[in-house]
Amino acid sequence: MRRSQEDTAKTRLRIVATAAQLFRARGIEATSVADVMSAVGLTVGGFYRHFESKEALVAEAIERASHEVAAHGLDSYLSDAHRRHPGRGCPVAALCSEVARGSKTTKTAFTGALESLLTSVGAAMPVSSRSDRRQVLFSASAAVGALVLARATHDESFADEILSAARERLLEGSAKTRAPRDQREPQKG
Amino acid sequence: MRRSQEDTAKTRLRIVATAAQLFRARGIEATSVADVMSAVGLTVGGFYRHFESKEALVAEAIERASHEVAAHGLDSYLSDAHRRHPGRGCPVAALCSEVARGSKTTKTAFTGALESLLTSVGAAMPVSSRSDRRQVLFSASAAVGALVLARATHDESFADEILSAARERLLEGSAKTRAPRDQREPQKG
DNA sequence: TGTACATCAGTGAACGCGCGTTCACTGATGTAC
DNA sequence: TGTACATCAGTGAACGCGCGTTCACTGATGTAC
Repeated sequence: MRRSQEDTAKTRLRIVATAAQLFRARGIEATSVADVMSAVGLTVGGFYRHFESKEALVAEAIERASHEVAAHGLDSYLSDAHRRHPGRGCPVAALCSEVARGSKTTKTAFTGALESLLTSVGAAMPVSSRSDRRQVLFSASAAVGALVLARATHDESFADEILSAARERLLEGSAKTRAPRDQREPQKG
Repeated sequence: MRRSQEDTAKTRLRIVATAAQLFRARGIEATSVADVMSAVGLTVGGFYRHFESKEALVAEAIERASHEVAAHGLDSYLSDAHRRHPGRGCPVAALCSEVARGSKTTKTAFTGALESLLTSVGAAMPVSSRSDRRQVLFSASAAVGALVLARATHDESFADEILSAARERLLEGSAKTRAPRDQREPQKG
């Protein structure tokens, strides 16, 4: 039965938010449209009243995930909590190797998320190197690489070692150049 | 019809080698058992004479890929050729975010490939820091991160920028401490 | 403000398709004598 | 060395299943008068 315009808009937002979580937690291919809709509390058929295709949802979900997690520091990025909860974390780290095989639309959305990540990483860096684009690119590569490798191993202490090595190289020394209580809140939901 | 033991062993090797390529090029989930078998020139049914399941093949294919590409330098790792040809390149970079959601068997094989990558990265580093495990872990994270991000963007010049920034930080300076003509051959097949 | 009707969000079943795996079968290989 | 037969690599069709998408239908919402 038909819903009010307000309800319709809310449903659409819930679909995107749910998809943003499930795609990051389980992967895009491994999450079906039916999975998303039943997590929202609806049936599959209704999905196509809101989106043209699964691919269209993927692009929006990546954008949404990117905005959700923007502007956290590298310390929370390289935390154990972030490693354990990809569904609430960085979409770049969660989807990177899967996106490499995705459609152009997906890759474009991913590139937007990557640019947003670069901005966050730049903002978290000491003022002296913040405008050094090559340094920002390198730090982001190292942070994403460390998180992804830590998640892909079954060995917890190995994962710890990887993240801790990245924290050491990317944070130590730079912490002192930041304002005293510039500590960011931990990864949000 | 039955084949000789020699032929049987050869077929098995061809299945693993073909899978190792296809999994890296297209992803594990996106490559079906039928895809692998028809690339080998056989039909699906025969697959189960050689392997218990697709999962068993995944583990062997990751190991095989890892041995194939071992001992290349960071310069070839961060090359444009490596970015363009994941099917012949590092399995760690090709499969990292997909493996994070895989079975324990898959993660164990992946961790083996990661350890092999660490050995290669260590060997390619200046003698002074070769035994610094945290430095090796960090360099490997940065190299994998840079390659994976370069592959996931649709923007060629952005990809170049990412790889070039990583080459600058990981290779420059260290090049002089290596033997003069220590240039490694490019990524092999 | 009240009525008549077109719109469309959501349902639930169906579509064609490809997946991993199984199975009866074929016939060359390898082995027991 | 030669024969009889069990083994098993590979075929090709089938299995149940879940996928993305479509569709006829329902009934509350929104609009035209």
